[in-house]
Amino acid sequence: MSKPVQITKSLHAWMDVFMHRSMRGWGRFVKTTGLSMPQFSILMQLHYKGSCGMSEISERSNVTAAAASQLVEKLVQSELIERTEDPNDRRAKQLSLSKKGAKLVEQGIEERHRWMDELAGNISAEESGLVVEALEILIRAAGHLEEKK
Amino acid sequence: MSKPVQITKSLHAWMDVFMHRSMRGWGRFVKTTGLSMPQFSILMQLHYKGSCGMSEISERSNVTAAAASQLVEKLVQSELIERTEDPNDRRAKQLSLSKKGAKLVEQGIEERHRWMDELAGNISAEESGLVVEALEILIRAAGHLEEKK
DNA sequence: ATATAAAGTAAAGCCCGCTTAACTAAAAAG
DNA sequence: CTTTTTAGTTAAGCGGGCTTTACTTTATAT
Repeated sequence: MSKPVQITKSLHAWMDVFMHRSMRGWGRFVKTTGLSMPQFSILMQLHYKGSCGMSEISERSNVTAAAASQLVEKLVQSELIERTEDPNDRRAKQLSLSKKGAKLVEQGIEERHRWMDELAGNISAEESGLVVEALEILIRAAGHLEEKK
Repeated sequence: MSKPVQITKSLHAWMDVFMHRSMRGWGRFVKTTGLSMPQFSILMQLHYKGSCGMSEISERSNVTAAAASQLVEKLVQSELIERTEDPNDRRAKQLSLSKKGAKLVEQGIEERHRWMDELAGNISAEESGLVVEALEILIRAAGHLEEKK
């Protein structure tokens, strides 16, 4: 089999295995938090992209400003998000994770990593060097894709 | 850095990149189909696990029989699923993907693979052999995990 | 100074997923 | 043959996400 086909096949196979497993685990975890997916997504957004205003939230979540406002309201009620007035623009709000919110996100990320840890346990010491190298290549390749956009 | 730590870190980093990207793409795709997540999940289930009855659907989806029945009803109305009587047990129904449903699932899988294809384009020929090897190791390791359960 | 635009909120209403409860029909058990 | 269990459906009702419309408040442009 030619190289380009081979790597494509391998990546596809990995994708199938990975998605199947990770999606289910993720959904299960989010359910345990008592939050809905859209709500938890906002927490994740704040974690990865940092504090921001309502407008960014609504854009990134692909919903209207009204919808974002409602979702955020619930998260503020639950004390997972802190909503303060922007001193430079009194119309705007600054949203950020509270300590409680940050903790929950941290738990989510750990949950996502748990399966990877189990996986690592099934990889021999000899293999692991190779896998580490390959993952670094993949991560770098993914980074290049993002840049192009 | 010791090997066990190193591979764990690499797997975590890859997980983060992968999840971020794949989840968003998936949600976006499902939206274009006009179906809800739970509905599309049932189609995926039928694709991966094959034809089955209502009870299996409701168990795997973690919802009551009533909920499963309603979801399936919509998919039957949309002609994505065929629902026939089980000849051996006239209480039971046999659910299977219609041609239309199978096509939609196929599109979904292609969509999931598309990013992998782009990724492959950013990996040099020299690197690709290594990546293929590593992915095979990972897929095998994942398989071993499933067996244990 | 006035008009316009922007950031966010409130309310009404829709659709959807989900549950419980009540029901039908067929199979299995006694 | 009757009783009980199993497979699935139907209907009522709750809660959530989302949209549209209308509104308030603050900033910006003319």
